[in-house]
Amino acid sequence: MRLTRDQVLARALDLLDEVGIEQLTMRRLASALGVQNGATYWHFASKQALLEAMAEAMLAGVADGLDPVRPWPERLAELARRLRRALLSRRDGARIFAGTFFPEPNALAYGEAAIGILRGAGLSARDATWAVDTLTYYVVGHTIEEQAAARLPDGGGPAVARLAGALDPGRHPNLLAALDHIPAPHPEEHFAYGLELLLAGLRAKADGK
Amino acid sequence: MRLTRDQVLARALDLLDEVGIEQLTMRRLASALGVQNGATYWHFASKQALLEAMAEAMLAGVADGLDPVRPWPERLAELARRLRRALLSRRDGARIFAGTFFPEPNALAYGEAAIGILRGAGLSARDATWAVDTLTYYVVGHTIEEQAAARLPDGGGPAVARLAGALDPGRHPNLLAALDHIPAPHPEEHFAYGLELLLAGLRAKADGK
DNA sequence: ACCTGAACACCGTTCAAGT
DNA sequence: ACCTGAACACCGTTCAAGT
Repeated sequence: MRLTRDQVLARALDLLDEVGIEQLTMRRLASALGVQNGATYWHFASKQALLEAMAEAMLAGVADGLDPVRPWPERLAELARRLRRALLSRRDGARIFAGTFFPEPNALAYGEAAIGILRGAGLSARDATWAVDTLTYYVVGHTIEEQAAARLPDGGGPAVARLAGALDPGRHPNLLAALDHIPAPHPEEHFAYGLELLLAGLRAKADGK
Repeated sequence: MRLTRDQVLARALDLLDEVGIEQLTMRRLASALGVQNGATYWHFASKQALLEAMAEAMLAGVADGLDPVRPWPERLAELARRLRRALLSRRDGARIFAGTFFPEPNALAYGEAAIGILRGAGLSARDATWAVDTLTYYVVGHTIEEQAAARLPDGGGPAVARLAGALDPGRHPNLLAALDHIPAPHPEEHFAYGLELLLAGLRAKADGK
């Protein structure tokens, strides 16, 4: 039976979970589909086009059914948590998302909802847009690190040991004090902390106008 | 004359400026140095090791001589601006930095200074560490986008047009209102806005304790 | 319409052998 | 100590030709 675009996309997402972004090649995908190298290029013009479609697929429903009666900071926090969860739904999902640019429906729905929430809170179109950019950099940056840390050998122990070994008590007292708080073991709390920081800043902006 | 490690590194940074991260290959670097493919591997164990050294080189002096008498929000803002400038100093500098993990001296000095400033403001070691993570995700995320936007054809006009074409006035009223505020033309203001947002959040945290 | 087969123009990395 | 020459094991992409 012939392939469909959706079958190629679904296989690509499963292959991503299996092997990660680094090993996700058009040749391995073709092999997983049982076709020759060139075959996938009939369904997607390029690897980049496939990656865009994968990112878009991960974002399905990210902005759907946000409760309109809750206060705006809660709605925005919910949207940020949903974006994080969408990116976490696939291995290296955050890196896939970060590498795409094209305005697809689900990505647009996220931006539309986020900007709408902040304009509703009283921010200008400019401030709302730039604040959403800030929030999105945070969610994506955090989630990239989170997914990278989750793949570190032995729960990140060797990496922390390497960092500890590079520290000099005289030069790096603050980093030494911070060693207990390396994010890897507490991604949920770590994410919530930065999100709350941004919301505190936004509340100050919204109240000040 | 034989190559030194520093010569390889300097050539790699210049080649990065010339061709960008996508075209920066070990083969082109060897060719630019007038040696065979394998030669650079005597000086750097892998491409990744070279990229780490490049990131570290860009961060030279990033935390030096911060005025200790200025208020902590100004010191932290200054440090964030310096990190951005360091990443902007080379084409795709932010992407190079984002791809590295090893604790080298200049990167450590940045983290040490940033955490120190926030602990001095009264934050716990945990809060200071996580807040610096948030700030750093922001600076890096912003600068990656900024450098990508700067390389877009025709000042990003076609990309904005493509976005505009994907918008539906009924579905995307807020994105339409936001179209005038696409970051590309105003990176300085855009960066300052998000930075101020984070500082407002941090002031609230610092005052609240 | 959809895929094969084969090629093109590359990659990072390794390593025996040279100097 | 430092580099050459050559190979190994891959890449993304294209496209005439098949069905």
